[in-house]
Order: sequence, then C-alpha cells, then structure tokens
Amino acid sequence: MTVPAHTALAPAPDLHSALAAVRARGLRLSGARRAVVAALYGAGRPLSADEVARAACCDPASAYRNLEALERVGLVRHMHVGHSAALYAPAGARTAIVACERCGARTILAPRAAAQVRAAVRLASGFIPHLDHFPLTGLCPGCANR
Amino acid sequence: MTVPAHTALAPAPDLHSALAAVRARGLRLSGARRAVVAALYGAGRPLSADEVARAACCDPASAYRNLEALERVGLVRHMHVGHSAALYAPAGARTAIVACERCGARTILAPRAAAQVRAAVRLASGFIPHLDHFPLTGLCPGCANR
DNA sequence: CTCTCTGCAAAGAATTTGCAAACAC
DNA sequence: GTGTTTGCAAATTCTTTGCAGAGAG
Repeated sequence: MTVPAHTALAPAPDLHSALAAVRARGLRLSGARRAVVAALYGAGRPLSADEVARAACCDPASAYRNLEALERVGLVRHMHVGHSAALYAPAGARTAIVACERCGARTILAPRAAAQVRAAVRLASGFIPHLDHFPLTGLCPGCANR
Repeated sequence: MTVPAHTALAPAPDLHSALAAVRARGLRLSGARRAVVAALYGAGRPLSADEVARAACCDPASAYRNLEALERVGLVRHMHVGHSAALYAPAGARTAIVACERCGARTILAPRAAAQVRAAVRLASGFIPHLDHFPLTGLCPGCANR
C-alpha cells in the first residue's frame, strides 16, 4: 500500500490526499470519479448532484453513483438545506446551519453554541448529535419581528 | 362570525374546533377538506400526504392542496423525518426529534433539553429556533458504539 | 350565482436502476 | 483478462399544475 493507513479513516484535507484516499479505500480512480472529487474540492461550497455533474462533465447518474460511493467510504457528506436538492461536500468539520423557515435565510451556528447544543441533546437523549445533515429550523431576527 | 376571534390565530386542540377554524380562516368546508382534517386529527401521528389521501378517500392532489392550504392558515405543519415523503400533523406543540443518521432510530427530545437548545441557538445566532421541521441528526447510542 | 374546490391526467424535479460498452488495474 | 465504472435511457418517487365540472356559501 502506497498510502499510510490513517488516510483510510480520516477525511481528506485537500484534493491530492482525497484522490489518494479514494484508491486507499478500494475505489478505482476513474476519470469521472476524479472529476467529481475535483469539483467538490474546487467549489469551496456544497454542490448539488447536478452542479457536480456539470462541473465534472459527467452524466448525472454517474455523479449520483460516485457521490454515493464516496459518501459510503467517508470522503463525502451530503446535507439538506431546504426543500430543494441535496448538497454534497467533502467530509470534514461538521457545521451546524440555522435556517429561517419563513424566508430561507441561513447562518452558521458558532462552534461554541453548537457544542452546547450537542451537550444538551446528548445528555437528554443519549444520542450523539452531529447537527450537520439538516439545518436547525426557526425564524430569523427579521421574520420573528412580525 | 359564529366563531370567537381567537380561534383565527391559535392552533386547534381538537377536530371540532379545527373544523370551525377552517371556516374562520376563510376556507370552505368541503367534503375532502373535512376528511383531510379528520384524518390528521384521527391518526394520532404524523401522516404522509399519500396516507392522508387514502384515509380521506380523496385524490392525492387534493390532499396536497388541502394540506398546503391548511398549513398556510396555520392549522397544519409538515416535517421531514428522513429522506422519504414529508409528514403532516395538526399544528400544536412543537416537538424536537432526534434521529440516528445511520440506523434511522428516532426519539423525542425532552422539553427541558429542547428549551436549552433553543436558548443556546438564539443567543448565538439571533434566530428563534423551533426545531420541529427537520430532526436533529447524529448517532444513536447503539450506532455510536462502533 | 359566484367563486372555491374537486378529480383526473399530465408535467416536473430529484434520484435510482438496467444494460451493454469502455476502462482501471 | 476481470471486475468496476460509464453513459444513456427508462423507471420511481414525491409533488405540482391545468382544466372542466361539481359543490359550498
């Protein structure tokens, strides 16, 4: 194996190690796969499967299949930010998003607050919350004043 | 108006007042509408639009249109509990669900903990969280031990 | 009588699946 | 070579929309 074992479990910090990790996890490094990974790392923001397909110049079905394979081995995660298509991003720091259920405004929850939330939920339920798959829902300051 | 004004703003506690509230909010009390409301109040659990249509013996399109109309006037709310169809329930107490992202196990977050979560999020973000539209995501105790 | 609401049928968006050819290793 | 992966096309699932007739107030 040309890749250190620890890359088989940790998320990849950059495109180069992500491509190595793809191989290390037993997936072939095909052209479409390489392009999908590059699209995710190049975008700097979560992308829908369709955006990935366009950026990677591959079929949407291949984008979906690759995103699913990459997610299965822990290199990619997807999230839902509203009622539209899922968004995909390289696995990494887990970010808690707060979204307004009226106007759609979104913000990122400060890490300290996210930690408080996780602690409260964990204590009460036994679950270990990640808070990164669906947003926390509520009203933004503007919409709350009405 | 035969219905006290306050029913025009509060969620309805039972089927009877819900039907009155439908009228009070300017919606006609058609057969399908009545049946949709009855289905939601009779089920005792959130239902998908398809389940509502079957229970109400109406077309799915009518179920969707009625659920949307009822939601618009504040009598119904819908939530997402995973990747499947949305679930609809009478508007009422807001319940925070915690869901395991691996096995799908779900539990209801204790009100005290939910209040702590809301306070932390509100303080950090200014948003007033409801936590009742999407579940809080993470790992259940069983899946966490692996 | 008027305007809302209905069922049916068709359209739409997001995602999944079947299959034969192309490709990675 | 062998098993994975691809593109294309079609199927699925959930939800929305158009329309002419039925029904509520």
